[in-house]
Amino acid sequence: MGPWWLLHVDLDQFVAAVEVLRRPELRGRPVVVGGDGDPTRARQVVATASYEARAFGVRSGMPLRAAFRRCPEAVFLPSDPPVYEAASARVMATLRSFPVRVEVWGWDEAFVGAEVADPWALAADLRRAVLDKTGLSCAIGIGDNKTTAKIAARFGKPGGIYELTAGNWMAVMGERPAGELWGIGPKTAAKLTELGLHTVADLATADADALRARFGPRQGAWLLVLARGLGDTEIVTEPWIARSRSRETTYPRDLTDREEIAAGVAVLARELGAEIVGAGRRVTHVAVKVRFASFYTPTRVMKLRDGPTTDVAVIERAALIVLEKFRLDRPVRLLGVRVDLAMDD
DNA sequence: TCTGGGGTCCTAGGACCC
DNA sequence: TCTGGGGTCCTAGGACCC
Ligand SMILES: Nc1ccn([C@H]2C[C@H](O)[C@@H](COP(=O)(O)OP(=O)(O)OP(=O)(O)O)O2)c(=O)n1
Ligand SMILES: [Mg+2]
Ligand SMILES: [Mg+2]
Repeated sequence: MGPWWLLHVDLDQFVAAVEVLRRPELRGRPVVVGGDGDPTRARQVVATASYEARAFGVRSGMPLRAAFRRCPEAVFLPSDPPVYEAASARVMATLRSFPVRVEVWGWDEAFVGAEVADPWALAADLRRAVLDKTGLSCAIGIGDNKTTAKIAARFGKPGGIYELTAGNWMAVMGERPAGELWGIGPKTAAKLTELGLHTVADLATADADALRARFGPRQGAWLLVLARGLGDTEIVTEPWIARSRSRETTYPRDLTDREEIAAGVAVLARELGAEIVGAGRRVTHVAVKVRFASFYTPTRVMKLRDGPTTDVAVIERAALIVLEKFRLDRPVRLLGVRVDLAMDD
């Protein structure tokens, strides 16, 4: 036994690695996964790129055509979520086969809590087991809370182990940009810069009142905690219950016809409805999202008046009623439907 | 090179009630 | 009467992450 440690496991180049598993001849080549895999078509982006492709500057979220320009010799593959889901489940099962607490956090990562004397030995064993059982490589961060463990895994990439705790937090992170912290994105980073706060150390020693004035009481306090390398230590092992489910489509060409738009929403609503019924969940709200060609993207939502439903027809009808709230006099590039789910069943 | 799809959580303002 | 707070529900949007 020993103290409690918090580890973060994050798979390397996850969806690209899963593709390489089923096509071993791709190993060592630049691989780009995204959209339908055709890098000449617009309105598609990179889900992930193998490290070989990243060497050419290809990144998640980049338009597929931009990736093609940067790396025409890459192998472009369509995204195949069910296969990634299955691979993810094998990884999580492997982690859970150890005498540890496991909190799944998305497709390709998990927090692991364990009371051990030697967290490095545990991390090495976990890494080895995941590789042996699934063929997938991962990095593991060793920390004293979720903040440190998560960032440690980043330093471990690819395929390594790194330890970040209160002992080395400031030495390692102090001079790095505050935007590298998990939860600080571009907008928050820009606001911090306006306050003259550039590094993690700047933020960690910032005036609490100034932060609260700029960010509000909650976020202001949280930013300080984050920059000091503090964070949650609780591992929730219970399976995650989804709060919502959504389906959206960017069309290859804009829709302009009202009937066509309504038909698109109906299709999405029915697909979603079928999945919900399959999952045995009840729907409380139905939301519709419309992205116009300008990229203006309003959302409208309706709480179901007659209470939670499992009726696909009710969901579809609600989506079409919500669609009425939009002025559809401009070209539409994306339609989406989201359902919020009852949390008490 | 114009900008995917699937999620979560937080905030703010108006309605409505006391 | 010309003036209050507070609480809760509801919707819209922002921000972030994988
Ligand atoms: N904008 C993004 C980011 C990620 N993903 C998907 C594809 C990734 O493979 C997976 C995991 O995300 P990570 O951030 O963990 O990235 P990778 O696992 O691909 O690479 P890394 O080795 O850096 O973790 O999530 C996505 O579809 N779109
Ligand atoms: Mg990963
Ligand atoms: Mg990840």
